[in-house]
Amino acid sequence: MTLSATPFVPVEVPDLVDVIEAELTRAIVEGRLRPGARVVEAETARQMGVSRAPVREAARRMERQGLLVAKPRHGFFVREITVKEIDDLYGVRLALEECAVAGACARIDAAGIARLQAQIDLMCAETLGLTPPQRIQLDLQFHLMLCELSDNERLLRLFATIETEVRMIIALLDNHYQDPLFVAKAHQPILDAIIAQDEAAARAQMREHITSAWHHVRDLFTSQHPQPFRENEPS
Amino acid sequence: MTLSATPFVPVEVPDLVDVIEAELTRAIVEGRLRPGARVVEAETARQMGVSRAPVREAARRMERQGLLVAKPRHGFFVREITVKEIDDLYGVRLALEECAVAGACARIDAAGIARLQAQIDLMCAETLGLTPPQRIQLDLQFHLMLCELSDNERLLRLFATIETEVRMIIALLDNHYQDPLFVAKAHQPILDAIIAQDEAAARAQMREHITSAWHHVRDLFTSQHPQPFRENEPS
DNA sequence: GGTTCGTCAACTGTCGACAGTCGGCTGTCG
DNA sequence: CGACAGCCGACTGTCGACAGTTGACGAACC
Repeated sequence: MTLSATPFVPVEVPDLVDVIEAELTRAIVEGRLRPGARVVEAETARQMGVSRAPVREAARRMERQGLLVAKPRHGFFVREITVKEIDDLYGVRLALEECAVAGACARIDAAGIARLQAQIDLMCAETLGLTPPQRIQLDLQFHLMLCELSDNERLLRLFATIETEVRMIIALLDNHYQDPLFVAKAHQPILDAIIAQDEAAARAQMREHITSAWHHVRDLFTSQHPQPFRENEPS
Repeated sequence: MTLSATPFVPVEVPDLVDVIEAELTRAIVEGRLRPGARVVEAETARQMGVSRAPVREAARRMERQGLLVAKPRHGFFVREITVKEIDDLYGVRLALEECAVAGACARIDAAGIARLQAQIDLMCAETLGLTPPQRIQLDLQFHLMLCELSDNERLLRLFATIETEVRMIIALLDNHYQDPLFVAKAHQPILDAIIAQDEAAARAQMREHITSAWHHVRDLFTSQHPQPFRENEPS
């Protein structure tokens, strides 16, 4: 046996691109950069004290992720959110989460059950003292756990991008109107179905859970973001 | 009414980043760049007659897409394919394609049916004279059509990335052993279920179709790419 | 007054340069 | 002969610079 580990942690050189991307993403999901906002490379670089190159690289990644859109020769813009975007997003989210819960169902063990239950308990206990974004965070962590437990790297990656977008959308909503404790408790039936290893029930519970969130977000969004009047374009 | 269109097409300035990404992607799905291969920025830039900046930006996008992985201070590498990667990929593909076929089922019209049927007919008619990659291309086009018909932009985007990876994997397989005509005809039951607007049946057909491809690819891959011997790491 | 043209500032697309780092090679020493 | 330190080439990370384009503003002209 060798020593359990080397005494030193490898020196980690933070990659500027990663830092910039994280910062830009944070600005978006915290609502400081609203959809449609232009991201001026030079200005962003100046504010962060770096040159434009890493900013552009970070923006390129976020472009592929869908957080930014590039208009050639006009720069990057924060992706605009429409009702259809929300519908598309939640449609995909539903498919992926059903996949995740089914996978988790097949692979669940005692440790996994404990983690999930702890998360639900945490949500129930803490939820009343938290801000809505913090609650959303805990909520999404539960779903992220399911992806982890399903042991599918790609699913996890995809869900991580969806999670970011969900948080971005939430940041656009002024209030949330839902009973936080009710929302927290709503996860229990999903876990119960997983414990019972009843894949069909787990899928059904998840479907209902996501669909409910979908409708809720959709309603809030449509009421708070009336669609801009779209005049008939001359034929 | 104005004239049907302006007489001039807007001058299009091809973005170097797009060109480079397309070229790199082509190199990968055509098997010229094998998984694990290092992509040296300066060399790539030189070969394409450009500077490193746009190469890096293209690579950043492909990194987020999953085609390349970045090892900090060591450059970009073509993503390695393992059996688990294939399983993860097809697991997600299954979820997304079920979603797509369900959506298509709900929104199908005569024109859509015609397009799908034409594609199947094309596959049946042409398949014998084509190379395997060309067959795969036609096949994937059918699935891409379903995503389009489901009218979900995000689903379409996700499937496009999956399609690329499927083609990349196919490029790694020496032979394919399947009766092309049989594969082509296998799409008909899916379309029939869509025409009948029977969502459950459509999902079931799709599930069977994808699962079959999954197993086929998996078997070929495991037989042609034996896992490198992984020695027990000392505890 | 409304339209058209020219000017201009701002910003993107692209490039070459430079410093820092990593891994391999070599030569030396035990 | 093997281990180890030091050197060196290759390549990445980052930067500043320059050219080209775009949209806006304002002047000239019908």
